[in-house]
Amino acid sequence: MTDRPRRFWLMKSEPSDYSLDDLERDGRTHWDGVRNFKARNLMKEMEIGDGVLFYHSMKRPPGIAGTARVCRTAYPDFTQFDPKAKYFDRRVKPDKPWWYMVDIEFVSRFPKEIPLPLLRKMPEIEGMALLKRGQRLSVQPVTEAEWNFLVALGQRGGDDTAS
DNA sequence: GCCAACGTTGGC
DNA sequence: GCCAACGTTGGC
Repeated sequence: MTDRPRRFWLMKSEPSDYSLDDLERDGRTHWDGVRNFKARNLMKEMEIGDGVLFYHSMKRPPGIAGTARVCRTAYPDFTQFDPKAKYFDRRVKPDKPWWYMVDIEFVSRFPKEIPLPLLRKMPEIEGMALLKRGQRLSVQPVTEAEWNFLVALGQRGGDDTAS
């Protein structure tokens, strides 16, 4: 048993909807509401222990707030069946779910969020999916090199001049 | 199967 | 609020 994650991901959330602070308070949560096939397929690849960069979108500036860990592999997102739920999907038959979610648990909050404009200046993560033009996926794969760099950067408070 | 129209995402 | 990029829908 190692605490070293095997694979790495980035997951976006609007903090007004669900923030890293909320996750820290709750300890863990189910990641419901993903309604994009690519993002769903990526979640189905996740394994327990995988590392997650928690990204706050739709704020100024957006940024990476901290890290989480996958603690339950993909299972049907129950909100797709609930007519009163925000993410209800009328096309889905009860016996054939379309949408899945995973559970994640809180791991760490960076002293300061790493803002998107700073990420764009970092040659180490050039080519990162998040920085690609028109990138909208709410779940993205992250390489091990990107993970290592960003976690180290985040832990020292986004200070890109430190050694 | 093509593709125009429409809806959503999400940075700015 | 604007708008670019992308995904989805639906007519044909």
